[in-house]
Amino acid sequence: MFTDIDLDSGVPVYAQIENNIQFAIASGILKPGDRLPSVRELSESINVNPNTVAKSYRDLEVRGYLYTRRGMGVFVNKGIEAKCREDSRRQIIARLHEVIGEAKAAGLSADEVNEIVAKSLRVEGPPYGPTPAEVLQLARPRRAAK
Amino acid sequence: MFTDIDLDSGVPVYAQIENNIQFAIASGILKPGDRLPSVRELSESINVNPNTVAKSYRDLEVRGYLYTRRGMGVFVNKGIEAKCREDSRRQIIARLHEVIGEAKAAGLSADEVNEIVAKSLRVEGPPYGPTPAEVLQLARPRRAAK
Amino acid sequence: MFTDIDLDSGVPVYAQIENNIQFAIASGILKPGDRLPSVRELSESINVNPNTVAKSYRDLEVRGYLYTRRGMGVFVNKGIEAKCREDSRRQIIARLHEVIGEAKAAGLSADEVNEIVAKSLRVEGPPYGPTPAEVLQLARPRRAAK
Amino acid sequence: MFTDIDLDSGVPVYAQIENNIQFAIASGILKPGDRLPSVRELSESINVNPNTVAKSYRDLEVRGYLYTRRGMGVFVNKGIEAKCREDSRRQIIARLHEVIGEAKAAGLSADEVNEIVAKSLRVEGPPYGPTPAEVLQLARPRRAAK
DNA sequence: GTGGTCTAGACCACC
DNA sequence: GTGGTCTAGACCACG
Repeated sequence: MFTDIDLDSGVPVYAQIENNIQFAIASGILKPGDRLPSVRELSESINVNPNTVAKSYRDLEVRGYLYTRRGMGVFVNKGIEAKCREDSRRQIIARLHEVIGEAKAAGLSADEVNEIVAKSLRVEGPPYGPTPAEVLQLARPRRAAK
Repeated sequence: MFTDIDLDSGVPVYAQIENNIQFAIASGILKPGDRLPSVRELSESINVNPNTVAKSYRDLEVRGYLYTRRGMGVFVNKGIEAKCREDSRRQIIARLHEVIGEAKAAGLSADEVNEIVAKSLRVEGPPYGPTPAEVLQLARPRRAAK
Repeated sequence: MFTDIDLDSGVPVYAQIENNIQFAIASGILKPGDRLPSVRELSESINVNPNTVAKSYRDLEVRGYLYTRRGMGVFVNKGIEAKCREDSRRQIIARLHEVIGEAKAAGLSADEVNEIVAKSLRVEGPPYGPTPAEVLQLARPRRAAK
Repeated sequence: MFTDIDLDSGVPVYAQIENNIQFAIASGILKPGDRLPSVRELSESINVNPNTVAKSYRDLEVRGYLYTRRGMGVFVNKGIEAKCREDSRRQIIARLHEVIGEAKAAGLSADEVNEIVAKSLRVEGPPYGPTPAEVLQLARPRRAAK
């Protein structure tokens, strides 16, 4: 995972990391009890400051996905898989409703919206974005220009 | 007037103002050549910092919707109506594609997506706030003295 | 407030700041809607790094006490006073139970505990710790040796 | 044996171990001259990092409870029983005063405090975990072969 | 080795 | 001016 951190995407890096982890849990790549890469480890492998990674871990701990054992590392919480999937779903459904609301406000007809949606659903093959395989290979270090 | 500026929505205030104006142009409430309310006027009427309104006007000028005549005010550009509608459409379509991409990535099936979309289309009125008509009252050009 | 930040107390500085604010809200010194001192302002007045203050503010936002308006500042949430008092109470009651549990485990008798408690309740005058007046004078700047 | 080490309690593991031993000495389960389990033995039996156990022993040695004989092991100091009980008492009394001070600062009345204390004293057994007897099984000195 | 706290200072978006 | 993000690097507690 974490092969797709984009420093220039506008999305905060810590949020991208959180999304990656959330996705990994939701799809079973990270299982309850699994230990996450250490802050330093991950920060080096994705070329990001340790504080940034730590912030992601802390956020996810607050949100109930992870827990920390001082001196031992950060772990995936038990019984969180379903909640995690639910959260993803809810977030996306909310955004969908929002965008469609805007579409209507902008004067697009239901037919137009349906057509766009249908087209969007047809495009792109893999049902899950990056394949689990890709996701799994832990952070090929990429040492961009310093 | 501009009753739908929400300071706590997370959406930047200047962007909300821009959207209102863009929509007003697209739907003919603001016509080419119309003068917009002055920065001070608008900022007072919607209780927003003048700098914020000024930024919105500047942005829209850069994007080709408005032009400024020093000492006279800010006006709606000619021949911009169609472009304006097009821009709205394109933006929204892009966002739709994006969200649906994410939905697929999160594991939602095409059927689920279609169902959500259908439900959202069925709902009456915009999901967050006043009707477009209300929204645009403010945008009505005013040739008030000064 | 914030006259009593102790850098060497072992209690994290950000937690001390949070406690101060929580106390100020609970006791009505900070009222719903009030704006807090800006991060930079407060960080200078108590000689602490802005990041530390920012962390306190963010924590309290997550906990529901504060909300942020970008570019405007950080404010006390509405309808939080009671919750705030409740939280304080609950925390302290929990700690009391804990300590008394330990006292019993260490072999202190109920009588002994009661005596200690009675003594502790008798000591010290002001019912509220620092007087509201003290608390209010916003952070006399103290520039300790650098 | 040492069934009450809770890795997730927030209380440092080394402190939990120290408390267990201190309590064992105070209550006569460990007598002056008794040999403690070796670091490795204890660390295995309670599933804790040997460094952590070693730190506990070191701390208790500094505090005068234990002494080390190179090659022989770690032993309970003579004439330490009373001191040990005293220390426990003093620590707990200090904490009680502290918490009650906070309770007053938070606005709890003396009556409320007394009520909470009474309730807490009424409860059977320690509030968090096994009975003292259980706790100390492990602490039973073992003269196992080296 | 692990994470947690704090500092210093840069850059950005927003108002 | 406001807060938010990120970096760099120090020091500490814990295992």
